[in-house]
Amino acid sequence: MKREPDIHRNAVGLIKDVVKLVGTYPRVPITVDCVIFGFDENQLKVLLIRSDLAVYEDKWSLLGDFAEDNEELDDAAYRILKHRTGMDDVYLDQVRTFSRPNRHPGGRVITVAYCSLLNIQHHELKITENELHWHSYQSIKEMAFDHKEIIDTCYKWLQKRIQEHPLGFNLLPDKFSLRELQNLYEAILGITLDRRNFRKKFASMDLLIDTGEMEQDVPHRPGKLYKFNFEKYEGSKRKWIGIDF
Amino acid sequence: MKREPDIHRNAVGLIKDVVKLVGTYPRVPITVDCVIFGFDENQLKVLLIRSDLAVYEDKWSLLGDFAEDNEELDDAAYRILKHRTGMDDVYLDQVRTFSRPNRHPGGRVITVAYCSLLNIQHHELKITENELHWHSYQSIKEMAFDHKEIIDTCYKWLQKRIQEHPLGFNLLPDKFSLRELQNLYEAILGITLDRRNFRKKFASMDLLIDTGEMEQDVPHRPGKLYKFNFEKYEGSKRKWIGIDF
DNA sequence: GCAAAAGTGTTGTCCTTACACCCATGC
DNA sequence: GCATGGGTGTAAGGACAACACTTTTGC
Repeated sequence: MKREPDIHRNAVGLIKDVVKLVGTYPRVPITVDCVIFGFDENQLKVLLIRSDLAVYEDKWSLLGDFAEDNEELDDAAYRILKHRTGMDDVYLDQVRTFSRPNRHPGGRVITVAYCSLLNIQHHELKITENELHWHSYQSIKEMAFDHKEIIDTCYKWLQKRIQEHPLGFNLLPDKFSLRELQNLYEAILGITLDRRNFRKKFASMDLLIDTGEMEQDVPHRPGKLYKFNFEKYEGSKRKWIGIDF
Repeated sequence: MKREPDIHRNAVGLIKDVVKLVGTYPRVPITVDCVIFGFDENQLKVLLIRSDLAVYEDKWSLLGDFAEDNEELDDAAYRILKHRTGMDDVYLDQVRTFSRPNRHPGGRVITVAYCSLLNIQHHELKITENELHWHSYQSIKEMAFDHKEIIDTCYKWLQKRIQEHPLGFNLLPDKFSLRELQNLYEAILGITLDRRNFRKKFASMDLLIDTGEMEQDVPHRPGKLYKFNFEKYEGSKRKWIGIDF
């Protein structure tokens, strides 16, 4: 840290009044933006609202808010989720901080992006404010602020993360068929997968519980419904070692 | 965003004065902390200084500084590196933002952690200020602020990252032996690797250039010296697909 | 009975692992 | 000549990729 002339130091040159020290730092407004992914109609969806800024009229925006005084940013992200979706048991992870000086038209604002995954069926949107809506990720073009860049960063993060961690189940109902699971992976990774190899892969992991139930009301042979065995997974997290780039 | 009563809105309810809007946000001091890793004596090292706060007398601290007005945080991190090490061509990546309300004794300060890798031989430390020193990562215990947590987060990030990206070369001299490279991986991953398999792995990648030079002044058969082929790697970045958790 | 998706096994290839001996240099 | 680490090959096992047919249901 630079020496500030008005900061008192003790005999060995150490700063005693840390509150005063911090008072000399520039202060910046901090916001949290949540990229909330859902999965429906075999498409990856993102929850967006209309921007309420005139400069971004008709543009879509992430769900965000400023961080309150003394609020941890994780808590702010949960608060935003709770406020917008009514849910508080949602998967959430910090992804990255965006700080380009002119990213906000109202002056310098730093934002911390969080990625959240939620099951669209599990909650009813209260579409009372700002046209809260699910958008297909693929269809999202221009957005307010640098939110397109933020969404793209979170999407790449999700693509990588879903291959190494069992996140995807947060986007599906509690009970799901292998076909739904495969559709999810195919939609997020943007590839097609061999059905037999996909099923073998999950069978060999032995982390799916056969519920004994079957799909209902499908116009073809119904598939089995599974649950993800979170307990077993927690006990057996794999330590992956393998140089590969 | 919440409606602030003193923010002017236009006929359709959109906010016109965004500068005024941003003025209503709480403001927080932001710092950048750099976890600077080096590799020497077959150990992973971290560059630390003595804290200059009296409350942390005799504790070690990361290299950090507050972000200037309108300074992008990446730039702040490069500025800190340049100021402390004199180098400006250093590998640097944002890792995570830390925002626990009481993480700084002087009041609320949010910090963004950056991880940096540099070749210890390539620069001379100007140990004029605050006892700037390299510390073995393994020996680091208690630190000022939440800096131990930050270092541990960056270390885990590095362990993962080094397996998927050719970062490690930033910690080595331009020309290095396969033994040095293997020592680096073993030190960072905390495991031992089979020498033949390690060499075969890198041979099959075909990303090392044989310089034709050999080690000098070693008390055993000298090894070949290699350079990493950054050009070739840039053109062939692997797209990894494989569900595995 | 037909459309549509569920469910299932085998084979070849590639990657990873385990493992032992000779070679070049400094002292 | 001896100590130290450099340099190399092979065989077995495991994971992944490619591929086709039968089964069950709704209509």
